[in-house]
Amino acid sequence: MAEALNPPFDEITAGAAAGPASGKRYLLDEQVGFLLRQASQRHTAIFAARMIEDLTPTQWAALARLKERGPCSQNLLGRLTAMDAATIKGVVDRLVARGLAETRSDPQDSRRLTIALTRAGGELVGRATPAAQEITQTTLAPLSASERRTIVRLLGKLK
Amino acid sequence: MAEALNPPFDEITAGAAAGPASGKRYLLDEQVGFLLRQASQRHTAIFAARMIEDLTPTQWAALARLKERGPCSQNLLGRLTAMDAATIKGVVDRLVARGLAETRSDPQDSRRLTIALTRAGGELVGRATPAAQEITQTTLAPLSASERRTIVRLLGKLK
DNA sequence: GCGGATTTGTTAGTATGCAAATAATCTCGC
DNA sequence: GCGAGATTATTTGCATACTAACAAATCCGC
Repeated sequence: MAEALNPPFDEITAGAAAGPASGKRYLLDEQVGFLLRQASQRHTAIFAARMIEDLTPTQWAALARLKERGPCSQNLLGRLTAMDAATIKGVVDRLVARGLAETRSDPQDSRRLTIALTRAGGELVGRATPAAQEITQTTLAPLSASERRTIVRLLGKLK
Repeated sequence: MAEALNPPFDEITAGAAAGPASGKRYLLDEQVGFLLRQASQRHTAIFAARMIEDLTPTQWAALARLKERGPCSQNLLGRLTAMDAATIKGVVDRLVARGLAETRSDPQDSRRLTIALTRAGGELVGRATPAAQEITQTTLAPLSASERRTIVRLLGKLK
């Protein structure tokens, strides 16, 4: 391993920049943002491996929310699934292209596009739910039951 | 709010699909993947608002790691910052274009591209570190000191 | 030293995710 | 009823992230 030849070459510089005198040390591996990105990546990989019909996490979120809540406007669906207007549009377009959702214009407000599950979409939610539960369990597998409850609670505060 | 007119229309269907008889309920808002995505989004927004010089989270991770570890090959830098080969290439390309990093070929292994901070890159790491610390603190602001330690520990197990 | 397996880097394609700009429509104060 | 401001949807551009396929170079068993 040639990389092992490179020592942490500026311990001195780093020490001077973030040593005891200037405040706290900065270690990338302890930063919550870096850890969040890695945990999300691992979840995404588990999701891709186990979800049926090549649904992506955002597509599944939109389908699950539509099943929970019934039809709603495109932008509201975005807010309910933590996607901005540009992102939810792409997700809805792909769901419509696959025949899982359909759009109709709102007679009360012609700016609005109402999104609803099709029959195929509703049935897919039923078939995919066990996979989604398994994905959650696999993602949390490294944690004990009480740690699982704790991280869900703490992530809920961070959202 | 026209959307409020839509009740959770298929409580019965959902109840039949995931009710007490079939196992657990599935509520999107309790799924760790959905919560991770939202926490990451919040962190990304805080990062974009507070980091200097328009550094992105991945660019900062690469710079911070190069400062910690010294020069290394492009693919190894990717592994050390949780990016695959395709992603780290784009990040390194943008750092090189901005004069923050430079590449040279490895005489021992001509496949390898060694990535190193430039002087400007090293100085930028020093200037940006206080912002990075502030970003971490702001992201964790909704949590108590002990909750902060807990979530960092639990996320470390999930990565 | 030869050849298969591995590693390294690149490219192309798909899907998020956000910002900013635009256009159409609606709401509300007056 | 009218006009300012807000909301809804769309489009474009940039930056992540991943997969898959590929070429070049190295390593390692024999």
